[in-house]
Amino acid sequence: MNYRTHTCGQLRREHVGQTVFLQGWVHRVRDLGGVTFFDVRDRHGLTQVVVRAGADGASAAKLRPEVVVAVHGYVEARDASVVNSKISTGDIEVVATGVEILNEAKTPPFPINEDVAVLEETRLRFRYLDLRRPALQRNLILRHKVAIAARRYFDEEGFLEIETPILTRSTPEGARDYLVPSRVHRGEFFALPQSPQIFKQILMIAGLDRYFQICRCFRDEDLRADRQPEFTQIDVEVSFATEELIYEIVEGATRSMWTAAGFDVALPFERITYADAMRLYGSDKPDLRPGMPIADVSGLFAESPFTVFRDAVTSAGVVRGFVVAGGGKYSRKELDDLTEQVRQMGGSGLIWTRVIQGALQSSALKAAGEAPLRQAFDAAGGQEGDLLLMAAGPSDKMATLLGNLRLIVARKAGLLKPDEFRFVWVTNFPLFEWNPDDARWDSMHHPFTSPMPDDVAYLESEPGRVRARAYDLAVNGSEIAGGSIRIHRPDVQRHVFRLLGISDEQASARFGFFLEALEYGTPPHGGIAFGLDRIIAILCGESSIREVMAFPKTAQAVDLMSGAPSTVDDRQLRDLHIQTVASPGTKGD
RNA sequence: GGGGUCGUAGUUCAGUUGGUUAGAACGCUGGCCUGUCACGCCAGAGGUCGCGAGUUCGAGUCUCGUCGGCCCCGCCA
Repeated sequence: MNYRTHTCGQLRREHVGQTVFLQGWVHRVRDLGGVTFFDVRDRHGLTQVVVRAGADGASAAKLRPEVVVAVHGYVEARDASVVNSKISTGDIEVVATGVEILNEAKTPPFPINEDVAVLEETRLRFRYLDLRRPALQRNLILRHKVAIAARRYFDEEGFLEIETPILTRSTPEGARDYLVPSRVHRGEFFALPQSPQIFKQILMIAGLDRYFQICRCFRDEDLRADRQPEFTQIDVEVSFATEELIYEIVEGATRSMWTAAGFDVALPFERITYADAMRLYGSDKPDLRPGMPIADVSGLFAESPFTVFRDAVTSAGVVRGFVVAGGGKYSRKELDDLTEQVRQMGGSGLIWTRVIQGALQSSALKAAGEAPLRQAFDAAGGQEGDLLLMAAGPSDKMATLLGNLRLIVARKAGLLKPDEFRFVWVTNFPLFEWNPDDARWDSMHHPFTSPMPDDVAYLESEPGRVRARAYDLAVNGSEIAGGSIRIHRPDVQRHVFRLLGISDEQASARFGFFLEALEYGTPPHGGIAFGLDRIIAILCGESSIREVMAFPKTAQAVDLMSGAPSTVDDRQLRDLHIQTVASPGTKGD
């Protein structure tokens, strides 16, 4: 035998009597003197090995955690009194006839053989050891299963997986590009793709019909728990598509991924317009699990003696709030804490109102009077024992503020169950959003998004009124996919470029090849891209995508294991015609 | 770029108003132990309190700066 006969999670009672050869890492050693037990571990599980006096090979003394061993032996049934029901191989043990140390191991900087919390900095520096622990292995295994399920689904639906370039052309819109200097062309640069957007549209022009790709994308922006500089999308594009066709395809793909992770998904998904999502939930990726829609009660306070509310309404702002079921029992301290959080989010304050045994209590009872507060409480759907939380100010600001407060309260109340999935399509996004810094309109999605046919008339007169044929898929407050029906007519595309402040000359310079391609018979098409890292994090119950990536970077975009990024030889810089202006370790300006 | 938070033994943590030689558990090293499975028992080693200034008779503790991890805002078509 020169390779292992079984994995460490494989042996059962039925193997009793067989001669086996296992290899793996020493998990834990129990040296009783005359007999030594140890567990040998690989990613499949643990198997107990018994080393009795007289076994060949390494002495028990050399067995330490994380040493790599090869075990020759035979499978023996465990006596009923010593069965270990905690491990899958607990009915048996392997009696060693020989144990060979294949490789020594230093004492690890943190325990591999128990699930203890370790500083993330240490985990990232020794990522290979962290990855040896079951928690990350579970996540990566699930990631593999979900990715395979997605591939199988798209294959069965007639999609072709086609690779697109990593070395591409920089386009100034959107996120900052990662640049790669060209050695051959002095002073010129490739950009790493923020997404394969233009390439996949060109594949539609080419007649490939249905494309998908599990692809890496790169954006040089600041990091978050759910944002890394390189991340993975499941990129999809469909010719002759309508919104309904995309929804159908995406819902099927989503179900196949959730099923691979062991969850059921009911189809079709709910839908909400962007305007309603912002109004009712204060978010363009609403978490529908807790209910608690936000109500607008501005009309009740237009002439209120309570100046905070009245002033908000008369200056084109709003008074909005939501009901916390059973929140009437919140203590004064809890209410003060919530008010403080509202202030930290930039709100002027928080007004609470509750009804206890029919009596209305409110922090604005004297200032606003009981009648309008009672009307507001009823209008928001409050019942006996409930709590109404209200804030006043500009509409946009109140939407996001109350949206965030709603999630804080919902989390506090335990209403965000991690294994309850509420999918929702967010539709009817605006095509443009006003950019006050540059005093112009920007694409909300991207400049290739088609306007709604009914709104084309407003492209010139009221760009802010034009809705896009764009859609996002959200689940539990996370955006997990986003896409659109694209512009397939070159004249419309040029028109949109012009509205975005991109002249025909600039458009030709940057996107000339694409505009030209559009003129050679472009089918109507549309698509979407899933954020695979976020999906896996949700399915694993992890709050950061770092926990579902093998080698993530820190918030400062550094790989603590490899030390990237790093300085390079002068020779390399010379080849690339690059001169640096800041010395290593100093911050540029 | 801004705000918050954390940094003490290999790991997880404790450390009083600023006061003697900085502790615990686990891990590690040595010894004992023939049915353990978080084995047990005995003994031992292990610290630039992130780093640098400052205040003070005296700093893990207070101040300032700095480095790093994490979270958030900006940013992310």
